[in-house]
Amino acid sequence: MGRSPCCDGEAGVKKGPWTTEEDKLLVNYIQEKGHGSWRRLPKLAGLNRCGKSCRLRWTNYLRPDIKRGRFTDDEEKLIIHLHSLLGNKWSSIATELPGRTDNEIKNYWNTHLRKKLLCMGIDPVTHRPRTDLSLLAGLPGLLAAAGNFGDSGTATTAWNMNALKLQVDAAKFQLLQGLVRALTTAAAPAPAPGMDNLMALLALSNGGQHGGVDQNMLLQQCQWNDMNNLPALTSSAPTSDMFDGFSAGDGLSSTEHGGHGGATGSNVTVDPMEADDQESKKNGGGGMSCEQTPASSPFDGLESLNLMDNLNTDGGWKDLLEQVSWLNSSEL
DNA sequence: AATAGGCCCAACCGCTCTAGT
DNA sequence: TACTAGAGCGGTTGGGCCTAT
Repeated sequence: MGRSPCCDGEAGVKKGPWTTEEDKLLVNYIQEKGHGSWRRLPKLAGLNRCGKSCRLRWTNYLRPDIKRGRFTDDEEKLIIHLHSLLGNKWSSIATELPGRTDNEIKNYWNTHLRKKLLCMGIDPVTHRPRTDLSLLAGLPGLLAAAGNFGDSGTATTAWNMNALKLQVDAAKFQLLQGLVRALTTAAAPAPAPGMDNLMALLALSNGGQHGGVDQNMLLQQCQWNDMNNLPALTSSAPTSDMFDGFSAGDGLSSTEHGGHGGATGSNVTVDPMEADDQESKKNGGGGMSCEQTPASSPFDGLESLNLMDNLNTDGGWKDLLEQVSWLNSSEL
């Protein structure tokens, strides 16, 4: 059961932008006597405003400890990280950024950071790589660009590299899903150029020599991940170790997290992808981490799947892209 | 110079939460 | 325990500003 707005029934209460005179009255009163009851404050301070409006004006604009000016890179990263943990809990996020108000952070998120993440291929709600199909089309270029990042002397920022990495991961996820769908409908695909990986997967799916991973297993894994909104793939450094320490869960490298990494000490849910990444690093980093999916995943035990290592190279994924495209175009 | 469209952000609205009775 | 007042939160809006045409 909600409450009626505090200003209801208060005829003649001023709304809209505050004047400097009103600001002075409010600041002088609060500095002298504190705000006490916001509802009674306007009358006591000589303001023709509702208490709620006064509170907002004070907390979002007039408070002396408010920091002005554009957000720094560190603040941006912190907001994104906290948002990945807390969601739209702007007031909670604001407590970690001294001098910034929840309203300011919310506005900045909606006008800047949200778009930035979208452009980077990150879903601003889930903080996971976007999985829309448009990413697929750009995969070869992304992989090529990722390859160029071996030159660490360029002006390319870690931020951009992380963005690229996420896009690559998202595209890989799409590829694997497409491949599994193709596998589950393909009777006997004819040979096509660069079919090594696909044929290996098919061999596996037919009861194969690599440990008996079958089509149903692959399909179950995709369905399981769909249900849990989890990409099947996590970090899988395509070419260079420049991505080491990268956490696909929130778009920031773990080194950039500084003291804010993870959900330590809070009651928020640990991002499973971040957990995956940490586990992956423990194991030497790189490579796909299907084996690190939670215990209920039907994909457990895939660590013996050499194919995954094969895919985890530039050429492997490029080949796979061609194969999936070929399968799709063949309408198998 | 005029204007249309987009962007940004302060402020508002409606709801939930919490403390007091 | 139920109810109410007040505070706080998140979503949305509207108007000023900027830029492109």
